[in-house]
Amino acid sequence: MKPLTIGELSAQAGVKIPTIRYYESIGLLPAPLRTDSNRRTYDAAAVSRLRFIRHARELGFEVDAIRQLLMLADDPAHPCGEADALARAHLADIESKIARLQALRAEVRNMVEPCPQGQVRTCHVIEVLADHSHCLHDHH
Amino acid sequence: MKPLTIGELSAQAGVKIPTIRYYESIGLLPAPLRTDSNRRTYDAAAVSRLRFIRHARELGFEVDAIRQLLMLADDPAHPCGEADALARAHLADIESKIARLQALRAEVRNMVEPCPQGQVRTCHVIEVLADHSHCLHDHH
DNA sequence: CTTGATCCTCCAGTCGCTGGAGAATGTACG
DNA sequence: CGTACATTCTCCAGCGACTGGAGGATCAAG
Ligand SMILES: [Zn+2]
Ligand SMILES: [Zn+2]
Ligand SMILES: [Zn+2]
Ligand SMILES: [Zn+2]
Repeated sequence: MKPLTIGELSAQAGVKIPTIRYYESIGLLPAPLRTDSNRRTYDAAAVSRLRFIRHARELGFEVDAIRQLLMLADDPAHPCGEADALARAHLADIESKIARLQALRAEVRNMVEPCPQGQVRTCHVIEVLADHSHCLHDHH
Repeated sequence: MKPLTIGELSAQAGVKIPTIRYYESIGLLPAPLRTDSNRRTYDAAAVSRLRFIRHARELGFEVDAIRQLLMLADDPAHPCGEADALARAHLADIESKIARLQALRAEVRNMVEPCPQGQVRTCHVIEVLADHSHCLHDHH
């Protein structure tokens, strides 16, 4: 019932005030009504929407994907294939990032573990960085 | 012997020309000598240095860490504990990123797999995004 | 009425590049 | 020697997703 200030919205959704204004500026949150003194006023729907955005961000969705997901969420009769496709694309993205990081982990372990811990002259970390042929795989 | 142009350095190190200039501007590459007509000229040491930087970037090191690694590499008599510590810190960073991504992967799989594939009204993807209590874990 | 909290707009910075504009110079060919 | 094209120069703006500060207006409590 009672409209919320941006500070209350921020507290209820767990999103910082500048971030809320940023979301508005990029069209992720609709521009809310203002008081006579130009302050933003929000309702309960804004809280849900902002929580949705925050949750999707926490789960790693990009803002463009969230924009699409919000449009879909606003249209309950729409077939859900598009939402699922967005989620699956995100899943694939996560998986490729994991694969890349696992490869990096192997390379960095291979740099640091065999180091004889003497001078830089014989440091395996420096040696590997200076010459890719010491690497396990091609990570170009 | 013969000095290289920035284009030749770019080709030999596999780093784009604007990136080379950017590295110079942030002090990662020293400012090279110039010709009478103000063009940069490089020597073989610049190729090694730039390859080192490129390799470290490919392995995910941040520019600040690379700056430290380059200073260490320039000082062969220095004990190598600092270089190893930088690499180990990077390894820890990679591992925490992997852990976070694995958690995200589990959550996103849990969003997309049980979806009955009907309308948005009953889409599990949208449902989970709207309500964190459907999630497997706390990923806040 | 005063104090302090909250809000407003605008702008700059983060990181690691990337690319464009517009001008100057280098190189190759006829 | 002239002309065309490639390369380089500097400067500046943009990416994504915020974050924070300056400087000013307004609100709520005592
Ligand atoms: Zn070492
Ligand atoms: Zn390598
Ligand atoms: Zn669905
Ligand atoms: Zn969740």
